[in-house]
Amino acid sequence: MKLSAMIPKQKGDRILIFDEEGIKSFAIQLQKIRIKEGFSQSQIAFESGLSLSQIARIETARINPTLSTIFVLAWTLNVPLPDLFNFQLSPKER
Amino acid sequence: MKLSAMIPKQKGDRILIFDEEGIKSFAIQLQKIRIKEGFSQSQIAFESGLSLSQIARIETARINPTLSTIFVLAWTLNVPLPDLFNFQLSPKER
DNA sequence: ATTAATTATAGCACAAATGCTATAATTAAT
DNA sequence: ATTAATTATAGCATTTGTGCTATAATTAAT
Repeated sequence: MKLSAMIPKQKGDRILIFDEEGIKSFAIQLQKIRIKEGFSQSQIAFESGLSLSQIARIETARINPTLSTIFVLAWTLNVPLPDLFNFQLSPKER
Repeated sequence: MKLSAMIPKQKGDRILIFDEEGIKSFAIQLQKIRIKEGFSQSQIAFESGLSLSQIARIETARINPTLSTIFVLAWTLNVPLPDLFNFQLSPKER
């Protein structure tokens, strides 16, 4: 797996190892759709059952969400699953 | 979040908590595409850098893979990301 | 039927996702 | 400018994803 280390900028930050670009693109896409559908993060949290902190962590690309979380997000946002992946990655990654 | 507990059938099995149906659908879709593209699990493992056991665990729906793993799979299989999500879930879930 | 290849399991170690709770920072309303 | 709402951080506990290695089970070749 092509892993990028997310080196901590501040002392105390965790070291996260995952694909930065994809996670970032997903974060942006999610936020875009959430806003378009007129939801606040809290609303998503409430309706999905996910925690508010988790929503924020995903939108700020701090974590690498799991498939089931992604399912729940699509369901809550009322969008088809593939919509959340409707973005381009750099050729190297795809 | 609509969570289904995967109750251990055999003594010693882990208890996994995630959305069974989605994970299962994804597993099937992944295998379908892998076969169609003419890959063995080992080839995917080798070319993706993911472990062979991980590929098997995903295809047998034993785990709830992360987004970065899904990215790597799409990239390795040479399919657009949304293709991996081209399946229908039950109305209750979507 | 044997053998080889492929797929599935298993257990361990470690990193990371998630919920929870609280708080800070930012943005929007008034 | 204050206040309210929203979003971002943080730390902790728990569960789980992932790699690794080995082995079993299944399937394909010969």
